[in-house]
Amino acid sequence: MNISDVAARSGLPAKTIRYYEDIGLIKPLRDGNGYRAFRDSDMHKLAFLARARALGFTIENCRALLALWEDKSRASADVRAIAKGHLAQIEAKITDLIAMRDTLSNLVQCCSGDQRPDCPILTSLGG
Amino acid sequence: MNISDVAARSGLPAKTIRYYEDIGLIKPLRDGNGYRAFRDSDMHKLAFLARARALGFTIENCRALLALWEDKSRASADVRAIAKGHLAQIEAKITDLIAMRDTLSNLVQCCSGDQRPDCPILTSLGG
DNA sequence: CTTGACCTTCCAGCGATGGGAACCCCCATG
DNA sequence: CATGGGGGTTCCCATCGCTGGAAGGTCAAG
Repeated sequence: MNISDVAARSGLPAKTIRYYEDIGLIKPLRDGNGYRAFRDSDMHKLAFLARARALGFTIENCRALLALWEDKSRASADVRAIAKGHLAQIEAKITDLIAMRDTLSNLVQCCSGDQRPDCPILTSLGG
Repeated sequence: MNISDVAARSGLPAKTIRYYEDIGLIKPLRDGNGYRAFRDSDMHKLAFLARARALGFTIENCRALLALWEDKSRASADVRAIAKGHLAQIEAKITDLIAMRDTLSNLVQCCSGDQRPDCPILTSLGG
């Protein structure tokens, strides 16, 4: 399999796949012409990575999860710890964003949004 | 006022304030010794920027908002349009994060988190 | 033989800072 | 007057996870 094949199958851009090799997440073989030759196992790792990234795991978390995935004698507690940590970060971010959204939607509602200069949004930002 | 004064008053790190000058958001004067000399108007702009950034506005949005803030003949519609656009982005991000959180918290709940290797989190990521 | 679609490497940039080096300036103390 | 410490300055590099583009090698079809 060439890179465009795994790109199409994994949904990851070729650039991203090369980057993942750069940082050591995958180690595809090489053909005589220098082209990357992806095995099924590489493809599966990429699919794994795509799903983990879609859940917002950082690359370093993905690296750890991938290692645990490969390790048949892992403890599920280790996986769960990573996921719980990430979940906590997501929840913190949601909390922040909701606070922003509430403030902002209030301001947007208060603003008449016409040709006049009076604007509660600017007033609020101005202090 | 020196930079550490405005940093303390605005809550922004000195580094950030220098950066804001670099990108043209503020234009403090200079003392004879090369030190930045912040006027009250600079301080007010920085406070404005700190609040806008805290609401998640991008720097470019901040630049636009600041210009509108300074323009006494602005139309509040312009301000509102920026805020509404940003609000939409925040809401989109919240939606994404909530989807992640739901999936992830499900997985975390399903995982026993003990010394055994069986792990629904990895199973799910593996496809 | 040429064309065009692949593939390769390498370098640069995004956004919004943060860290740190190397250096200058000012004030207080011994 | 020297010295020390706590300001300030510029400059460059690193972050995170890619993404774009240039310059060039390879391959299959017409």
